[in-house]
Amino acid sequence: MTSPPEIIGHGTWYDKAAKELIERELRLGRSLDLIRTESGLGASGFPHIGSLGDCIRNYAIALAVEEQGYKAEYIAFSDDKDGLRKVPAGLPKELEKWIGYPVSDIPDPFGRCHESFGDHMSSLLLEALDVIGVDYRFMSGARVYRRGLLNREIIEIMENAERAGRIIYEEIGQTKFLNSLPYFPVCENCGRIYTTNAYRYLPDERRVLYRCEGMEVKGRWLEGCGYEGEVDVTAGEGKLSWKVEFAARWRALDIRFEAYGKDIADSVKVNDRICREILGHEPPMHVQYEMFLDKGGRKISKSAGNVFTPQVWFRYGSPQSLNLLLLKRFIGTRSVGVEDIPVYMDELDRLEDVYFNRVNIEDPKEKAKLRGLYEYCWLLKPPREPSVHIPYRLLVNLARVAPEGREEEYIREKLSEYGYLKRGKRGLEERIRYALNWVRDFEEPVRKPVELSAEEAEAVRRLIEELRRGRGADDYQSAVFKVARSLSLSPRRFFRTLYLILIGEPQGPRFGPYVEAIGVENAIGELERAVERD
RNA sequence: GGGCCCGUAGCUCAGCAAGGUAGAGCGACGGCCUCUUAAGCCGUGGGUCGAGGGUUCGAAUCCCUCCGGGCCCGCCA
Repeated sequence: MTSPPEIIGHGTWYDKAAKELIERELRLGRSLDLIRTESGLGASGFPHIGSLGDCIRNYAIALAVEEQGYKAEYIAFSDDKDGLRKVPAGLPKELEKWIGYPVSDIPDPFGRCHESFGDHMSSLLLEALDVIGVDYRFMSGARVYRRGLLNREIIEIMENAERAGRIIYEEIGQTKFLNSLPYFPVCENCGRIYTTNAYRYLPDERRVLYRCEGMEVKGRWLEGCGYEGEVDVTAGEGKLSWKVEFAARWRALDIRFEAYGKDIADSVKVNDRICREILGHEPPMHVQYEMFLDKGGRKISKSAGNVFTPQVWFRYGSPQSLNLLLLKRFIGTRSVGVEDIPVYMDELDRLEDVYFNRVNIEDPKEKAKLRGLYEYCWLLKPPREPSVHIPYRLLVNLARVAPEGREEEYIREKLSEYGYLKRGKRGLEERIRYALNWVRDFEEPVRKPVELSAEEAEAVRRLIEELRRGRGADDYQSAVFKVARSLSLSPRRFFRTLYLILIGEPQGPRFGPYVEAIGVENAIGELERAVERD
C-alpha cells in the first residue's frame, strides 16, 4: 500500500518475469550458471512478424536475466525437421510434390542461395535477428537429430510411449498416440515424414517399425507409399512428434524459460507433463501470449506472398520500432499491418524523449517503465544521443511532393525551414528513406492524367508564358493569380488543377516556392505535357 | 468440444505487470499564412472505462458473475 515503489531491473514486465524465473530456479535447486531461454523457429513458410515476436520476447527475458546478474543465453531452434504441410502463398504450385517431406530435405525454391527450403526460410528470420541485433545461438532441428543430441530423451520416451500416449489423451483427448508411437520416421522409400506410422518399438535395438500409410494434412489426405520398414531412432532418420519433442528439447538443452503463442498451448501443456512424468525433469517456466494477426486488405509485397515479414517492416520503419510493437505488450491479440508502422515510429520518438529527459514524467514507476521499454527496444544498448524527431506523416507528405531526382535534398531543405533540424540530424537519412519507400510503394498510382476544360487549358498555357518570364518564387506565385484574373477563373480551382498536374493531389505546398524547388523548367515541362495530352 | 484475449471519446486504440484526479492519434468544430493553395501551427468540444457484484480509505486496473465481439486448438507442426 504505502510501500515504496520498488522497481525491478528496468521496470518492465521482462524484468519482473526474469526475477520470478530466477526465484523459481533457486527453489528448484538448479544451477544458475547459465539460464537458457528458447523459441522454435518455423521453417516451413515465410517468417511472419509474429515469428520474430517469439524470438524477441524470449531473448528479452534472457537480457533481463543478465541484468539481474546471471549468465543467460537465447537459443533459436529451427524446426526444420518438420514436414512441409502447405505450399506458402507466393511460391510455385510445383512445390506441392514436396508436401510431407522434411523442409530440410526440400531444395531451396529460390535457387542455390541456401541448402534447403527450410534453411532459406529460417535464414530469413535470422537475418531479421541480425538486423535487430539479437544475440542468439542457432540450432537446426535436423542437425540436432542427426548429431544425436536428443537420443537419451528419445529412448526414454520410446520406452514409455504407452504412458506418453495416455498423458496426451488425458490432457487433450487425442487418441492417435494410444496406438502409435510419438515418433515420425522419414520413409526410406519415398522420403516423406508425415506419411509414416510408427507402431512398434524394439527396445534392444532402439528401432521402430513403421508403415508409410499416409495421413491427413491440413484437411487433405496425403497417401503413403505403402513401404514397411524399421529405423534406428538414434540415427536422426526421423523426429519426435511435437507432443513430446519440446520436453526432450527442454531437458537435453537445459531450457529454463520459454514463452509461446497460444496456438501451441495444448502442446506445451502435454509436454510439461511428459517432461515431469517421463523424463523426470522440471519443465521451463512459461508465459503464454496472444497471436499477431494480419490486418489484411492491403497488398504488402508480391514476392513475400502478402505475408507481413520483418523485411517488409524494415522498408518503412526502424528495427527498434518493430521491437516496440513486439515488446510493449505481452497480452492481447493484436492485428498488425504496415499502416501501423508510422504509429510505432512516432511512439518510439516519444519514448526517446522520456529516456533523454526531454519530457518529464511525474510518476517514478511510470517513468522507469517507459525508460525501460525504450531500453529493451534497443536491446539494452540505447544510443548515447537522441535521434532527430519528425512526425512520420510529415515526412510522408514531404516525400509525396518532393521533386523527382532531388527528393532527399528537398525534404532536408523543408525540414530545415520548418525548424526540425535544430537539434541535430541523427538518423535523418534513414527516416527519409522510410518515407520515400512508403510513398513509392503505397501512394504512387494516384498520378493520373488530368482532364482539362478548354478554359483551364488556356489558363495553363498562359501560365507557362508567365512562368517563362518570371524570376523567382514570388513571380511564380503571382503568375497564378494574374492568369486566373485574366480569365475570370477562380484561383482556388486553378490551384487545384495545377496541383493535380504537378503532384497528383488537389492540394500541395505553396506554389511559387514549390516551382522554384523543382526547377521552373521541370514545372513547365509537366504543364506542357498536360495541355498537349488535352 | 476445450482454451485464450478484448470491450475505454464519433473512429482506431494506449493506459492494466505493481490500484492513487481519464489519455493519444484521426475525425468534428473555431482560428492562423496581407494577393481565396496546408501536408503545418494554435485552440475547443467530446467518455457513468460493456453490465452487475466483491475486495479496498481508494478500482479502467485485482476477484467473481453475466452480456457482447474476436482469436487459437481439436489427432499436423
